[in-house]
Amino acid sequence: MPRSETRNLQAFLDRLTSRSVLTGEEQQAILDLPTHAEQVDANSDFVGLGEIVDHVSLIVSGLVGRFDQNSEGSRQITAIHVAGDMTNLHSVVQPQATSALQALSVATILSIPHSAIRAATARHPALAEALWRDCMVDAAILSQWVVNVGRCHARTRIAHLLCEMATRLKAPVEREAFTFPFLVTQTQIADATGLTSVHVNRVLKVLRLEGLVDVQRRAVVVQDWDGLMVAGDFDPNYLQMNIQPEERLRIVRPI
Amino acid sequence: MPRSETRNLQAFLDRLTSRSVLTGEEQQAILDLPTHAEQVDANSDFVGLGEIVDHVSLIVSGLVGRFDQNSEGSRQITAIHVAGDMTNLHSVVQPQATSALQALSVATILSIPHSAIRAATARHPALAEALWRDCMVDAAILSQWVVNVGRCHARTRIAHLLCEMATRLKAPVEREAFTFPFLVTQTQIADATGLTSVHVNRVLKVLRLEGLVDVQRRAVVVQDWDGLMVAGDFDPNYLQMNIQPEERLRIVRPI
DNA sequence: CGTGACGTTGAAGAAGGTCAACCAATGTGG
DNA sequence: CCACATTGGTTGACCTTCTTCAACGTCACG
Repeated sequence: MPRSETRNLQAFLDRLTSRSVLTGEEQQAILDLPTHAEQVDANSDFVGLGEIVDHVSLIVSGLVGRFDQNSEGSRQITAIHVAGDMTNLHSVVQPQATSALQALSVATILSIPHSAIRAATARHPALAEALWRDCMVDAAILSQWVVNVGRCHARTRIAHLLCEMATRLKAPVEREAFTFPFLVTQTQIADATGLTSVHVNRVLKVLRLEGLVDVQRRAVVVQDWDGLMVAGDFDPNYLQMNIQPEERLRIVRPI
Repeated sequence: MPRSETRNLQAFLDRLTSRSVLTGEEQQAILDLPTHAEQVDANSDFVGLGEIVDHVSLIVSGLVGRFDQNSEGSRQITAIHVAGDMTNLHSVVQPQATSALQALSVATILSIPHSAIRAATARHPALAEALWRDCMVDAAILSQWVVNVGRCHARTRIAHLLCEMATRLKAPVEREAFTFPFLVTQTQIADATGLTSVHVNRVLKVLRLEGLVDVQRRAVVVQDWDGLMVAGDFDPNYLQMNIQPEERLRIVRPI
């Protein structure tokens, strides 16, 4: 396997070990997974609604959205995945896709066959546990998304989304000012927040004039992180991203 | 163990086997789980936000809501659980609660220690898989909830919620008219749909005048199921409730 | 240099929220 | 068995937020 792909699996492994305790052997089983790299164009579905898949997709670079829609055709993004995320880990236990997966910008993804994941989890139950746990973090994010869309005004929703993305993309967060790449259109922000692109545009203008954040074509310029967190009513706890080593979990055969 | 509690576990086992293939031995392991029954008053939290739990809660009767809230204190229900549901199965791999659990009406729940679940899954990996799969169905429901709240008008949201509940409560669905018990207040419907109780009241009146459904104190009277499904843009597929035996899954050590 | 995708802005209107009053059902203590 | 309190449902008037529609601007790229 080319070294670059091992590095990509390392990113995923780091994600797992940030929350779960794995032995060296178990970690190696992740790194040994067979992969197949693929380039996906912006706005192109790589998993269609209802499709039965036989592999999971690990994002190496770019952004991927999970799309649902109602019968009138209005689209709603129910999750945004970033590099290091397994976009459809749940497909291991539920191969029929309940949502479409689409690249928001050009993305590189690694396909990993279900069969390889299954073989690894059969040999190492702790891996199944770690994967299950990772799925539950996605569910916690989804739950927060419901609160955001259901109970917040446009300004809060958008600020919250930007805070979440800055955090998950591991932006160099500083209290003063910093920048992070976030290549999405205002229409995509609208689809994620349950708004119209017109209103997103107006709210982004407000956030800019307030001196909080400037969302540009190729990047987001955060001018006042603390202010943005307040505006977005953001508490990063639910992302479970900074778990201390002694708090990481393992319920299967404790070491 | 009293026979009644075995019956309750049977309801949960039926839920699992409706989607996953389990051997007789594995099924018996579920029925053998130790339980402890408990009565919970309406509007009382039995799991608080951030609390670390050491047991899961199986609903025997009543309704339970999963509550989140933003810092302004407005509440959002992110899930409604019915009899036979394990309200916090995810706590097995993630013991710290990211949402509070509250009974919407008087409820009876069975507590099952994590340790017992862990012992069962350690002996029977297929059980871990079945539980994981069950968690993913909850996630699919949550995803649909985002679409509902993010992209639908009040009338559609409420109709959708009523359709979902009728289906999950296994109401005797008929095209003509039928009734099912659904003891929630209009404020609780508002918390679930991201609306205010005043607006819920007005929309329920509209649905009643349209001859679709009459939401009363103790029950919901559906007058036109087909019409209600159209109004709610409801497609029951995502609930994964009628899976044919040959489509049920087992990836661990196929029988 | 034209074309298409995306961003920006204004005007008008609809959906839903807020506030406030009142009603109906249920439960409790005297 | 009644007075009263409490909870939840109902309605109206008014206001805010967001959508809709439509036009125009701007940037990147072949």
